[in-house]
Amino acid sequence: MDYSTWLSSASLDLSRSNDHNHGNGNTLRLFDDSPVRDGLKTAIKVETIQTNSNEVDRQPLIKDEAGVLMEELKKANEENRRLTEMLTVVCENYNDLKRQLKDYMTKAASNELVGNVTKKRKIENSINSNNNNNSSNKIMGSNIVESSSSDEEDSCEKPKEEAVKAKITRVAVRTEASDSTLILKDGYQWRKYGQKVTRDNPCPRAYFKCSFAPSCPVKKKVQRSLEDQSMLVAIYEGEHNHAPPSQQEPALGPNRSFNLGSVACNATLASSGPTVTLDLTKPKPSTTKNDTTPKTLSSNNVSSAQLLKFDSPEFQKLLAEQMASSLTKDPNFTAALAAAISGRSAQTSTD
DNA sequence: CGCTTTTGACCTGCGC
DNA sequence: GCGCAGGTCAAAAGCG
Repeated sequence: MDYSTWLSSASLDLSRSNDHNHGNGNTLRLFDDSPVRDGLKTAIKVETIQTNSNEVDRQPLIKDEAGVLMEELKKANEENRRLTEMLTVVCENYNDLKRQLKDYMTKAASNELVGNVTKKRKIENSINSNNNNNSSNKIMGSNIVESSSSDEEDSCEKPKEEAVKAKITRVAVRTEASDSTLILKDGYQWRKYGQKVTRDNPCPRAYFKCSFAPSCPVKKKVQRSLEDQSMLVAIYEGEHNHAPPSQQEPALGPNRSFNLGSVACNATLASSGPTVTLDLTKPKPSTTKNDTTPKTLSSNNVSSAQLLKFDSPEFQKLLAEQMASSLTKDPNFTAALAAAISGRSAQTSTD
């Protein structure tokens, strides 16, 4: 799948940042209604410059002003070009990783046909090594995690029931680093039945079973990320055979929709969805006081055992928000924006 | 008292 | 066959 489809929704509207300029009629507005895939063709619209026809002697001043605006237009275009290049690099990295994933899956499938070597530990090792590779390709912030499903491997030779049983989903949740508990509230009821320190991670791994329905086969493993101790990584195995205990609570498990702040996200993570990273440490400013739901959701590519799909509208919307968020967090971008605004403000204040 | 959590022991599968 | 590591069991402890 080409990234252009989900990029198309990532338009930016920066016009509100300049609202304070509207009073005097000299408004510099940054907007972008065109699809981002065309190169973030941010346009500078110079609105009507009100002139007093009686003040003919001010015309040289207006010419100067037009020159300044043209200069700003050039700067904005330059900034736009840089952003476009950044975006291109990001997308190229994404496609590159996706290509690597496909190669890996092709190899894994062929290995399975030859030697039937789909052993659990091997798969996990592959996933881990893949994760390590991907960790060096971090883009758009630190929210990169993988999700995986072994459906693809299982589909060849294993019995159907086993394939269902092996349905695996990974969800990473960012929590406070000081929070040492391995409790991940996802709307379901879990009973902890074990804890183990694994070899590759000094942080203990907790084992949970779904206790809401006695017959529910779903298990989950929760462990802190080796690279980022503030990240809780939950691995869900199987599918719930019952409805979520409460519709009010967010459910992060397989095939469940959940809320991210004010944004609802329907993530079919188990079989085809991308990995989701949730940031619980930074509540949205506009959310209610009781709202402790995650703020950010980022997607990425890093699945070692599945193809990714970004075609859900909700996910595209979230991606757009994430991209906008990343842009606004970029010091270069904000500096350029501030310069443009302050330059405009300074200009109008001299009038 | 009943449910949940903790934790050491045990089981199972893989690599050598 | 043996050792290792991950996963599970189950008794004990904790808690409301």
